[in-house]
Amino acid sequence: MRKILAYIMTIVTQIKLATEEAIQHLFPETDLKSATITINQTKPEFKGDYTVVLFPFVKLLKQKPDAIGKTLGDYLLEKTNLFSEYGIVSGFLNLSIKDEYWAKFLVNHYNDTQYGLKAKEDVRVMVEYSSPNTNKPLHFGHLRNIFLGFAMAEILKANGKQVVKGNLINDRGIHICKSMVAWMRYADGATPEKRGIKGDHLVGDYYVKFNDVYKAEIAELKEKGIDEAQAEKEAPIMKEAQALLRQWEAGDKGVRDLWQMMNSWVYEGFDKSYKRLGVDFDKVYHESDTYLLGKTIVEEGLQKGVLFNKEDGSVWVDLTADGLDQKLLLRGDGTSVYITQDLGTAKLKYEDYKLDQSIYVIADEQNYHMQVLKLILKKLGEPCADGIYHLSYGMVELPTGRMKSREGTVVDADDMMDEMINLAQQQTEEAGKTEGYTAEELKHLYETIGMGALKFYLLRVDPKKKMIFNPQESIDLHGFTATFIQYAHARICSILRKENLPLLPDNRHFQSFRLSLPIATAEKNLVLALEQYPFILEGSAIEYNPSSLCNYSFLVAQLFNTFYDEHSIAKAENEEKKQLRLMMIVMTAEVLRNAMHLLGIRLPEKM
RNA sequence: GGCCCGGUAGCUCAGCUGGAUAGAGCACCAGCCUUCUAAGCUGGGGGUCAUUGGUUCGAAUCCAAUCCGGGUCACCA
Repeated sequence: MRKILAYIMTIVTQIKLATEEAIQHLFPETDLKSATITINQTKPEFKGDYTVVLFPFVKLLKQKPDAIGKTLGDYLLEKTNLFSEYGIVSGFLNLSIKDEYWAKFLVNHYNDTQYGLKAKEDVRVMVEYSSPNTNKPLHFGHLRNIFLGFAMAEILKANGKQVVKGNLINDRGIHICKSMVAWMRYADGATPEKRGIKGDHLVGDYYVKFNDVYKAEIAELKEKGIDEAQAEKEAPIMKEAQALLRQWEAGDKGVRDLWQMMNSWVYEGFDKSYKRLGVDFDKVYHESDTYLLGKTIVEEGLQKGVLFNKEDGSVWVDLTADGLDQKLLLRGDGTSVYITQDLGTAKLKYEDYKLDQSIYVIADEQNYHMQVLKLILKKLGEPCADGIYHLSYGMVELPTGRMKSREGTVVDADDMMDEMINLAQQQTEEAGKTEGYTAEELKHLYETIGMGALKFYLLRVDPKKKMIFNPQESIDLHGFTATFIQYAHARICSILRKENLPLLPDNRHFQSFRLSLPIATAEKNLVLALEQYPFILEGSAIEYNPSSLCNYSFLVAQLFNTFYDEHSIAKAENEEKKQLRLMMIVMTAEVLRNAMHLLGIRLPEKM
């Protein structure tokens, strides 16, 4: 309990409260809102750790900023035990935190595996991510989705939420029928085993084949003088696919069997990819099970008068009052459209798990769709509506534009993983760092480095921004990368090994520690950053933004590297400094492991 | 055209609930390995924060307009 309280009281919060209290005490007649108090980290060119901005008080207190600063600084120094000194530079009160505070902070938290984590609360959240179609293998764009979803789920867990990782597989529809047609026409009974490739790739190959043939057939029809739109409708292979879809909907045994077989190939392939990606799901929904849902909701909506019929019997909702359009919910023949099943699935999820929140990780091309979905559910009075949150992310594009699986201009996810792992191997060998490992350990190391780099690359950018990936330029392993963070971690582990200490040494090792010497700048910068971790972790959950953990972890690794370069740990000036620094690096490694773990990135002990 | 999102160094991006001289990485230049892992560290050059106006003691950050780029507005999913 004590520890949890300590987390909440970050140093910034303490300064804020102390300042508020001080102002109220010094100027009892003023009406101060705590929101006007701004605490920043002091700029490196000035002395101090944290800074109170004085300008907001000027009008309120009718005094010059520097005068307020002096009164405030004197008071804070005298009445609290936090500060060693203060300085005032043109409207900014720069406070120096006592070294004892940082020492105590380290002693309390250096080996705390729960540092930054929040107590469990009864808030249930589903994060739906990945949600692939079963007609083609995963590509680079899916990877952004998958990493984001996984990371977001883990971050929410760390913030105390009960999280269900969900996957809604789009296993039915015209797209899979296209692969099926092409397979029937051209595969000659090919299976993943016979062809020696992953099932998702096999099925994807026939999807591409379909489109090649389709194009050729359209060209042929056009030569016969049929116009393009007509040719697109009449191409035999397309008609076959549509016929197949009708047979599927009618429950035709043969079609269903083929469908089942090809989907099972895809699932085997996906499972291999997911496993390699290190992601998992607690609940998998299939659209073949859920696509008929939602009709009852629509019926109820009609009865309530929220929805209306058109002459042909189709059902619509009018969203023009909300600045949107009219939207079709059921076709004239009574069949559902995309959004109908989403209405049903939203309700299903809600009822399955009593969700407080339902997060959809979906690309930003569906912003409108998700807005409409939430609005309709709200109009229908469905309780699941309020919890819906669209975690929208920008699409991954190539320098030549969007990836198109129909045209085969996609960067395949499995290939990308192979390439990254190869790159890790190549660079490790070039650096001559392969000594002292078994072949098995090396393989594992290359995977840790390669997959780490890939994940970090896709997670380090603000989700809502689109990204352009140039396949010609391989993903870097220097600078702002997972490798950089992994390297800092490996260095720390190396030091601990040489000191015969475990990764998380217990308090016995530091019992004699007493602070008597001042904490150096490079030391303090690192400790200051470590103290901010709970705040960063909380922020990444509130903002639904894993990239803040990337930025933060990189900063910590950078501060560690500077510190490491400047101060020896093994050969510290004396035992006190050695113990202080050991606690610092133990905590640094633990915070980095914790943060990276939430992103699905492993940190090796040696590299 | 309506609605939504983006525009910060040559490139990729932080910073955006307003605070000090706008920061990283890559690339480029110059240094640093008899000392805990040089996948590292230190320093340097490089900016009209798209433009214009407004609010404010103070604007990359908030507001408005404009320009550029993207998305979307299907009885597709």
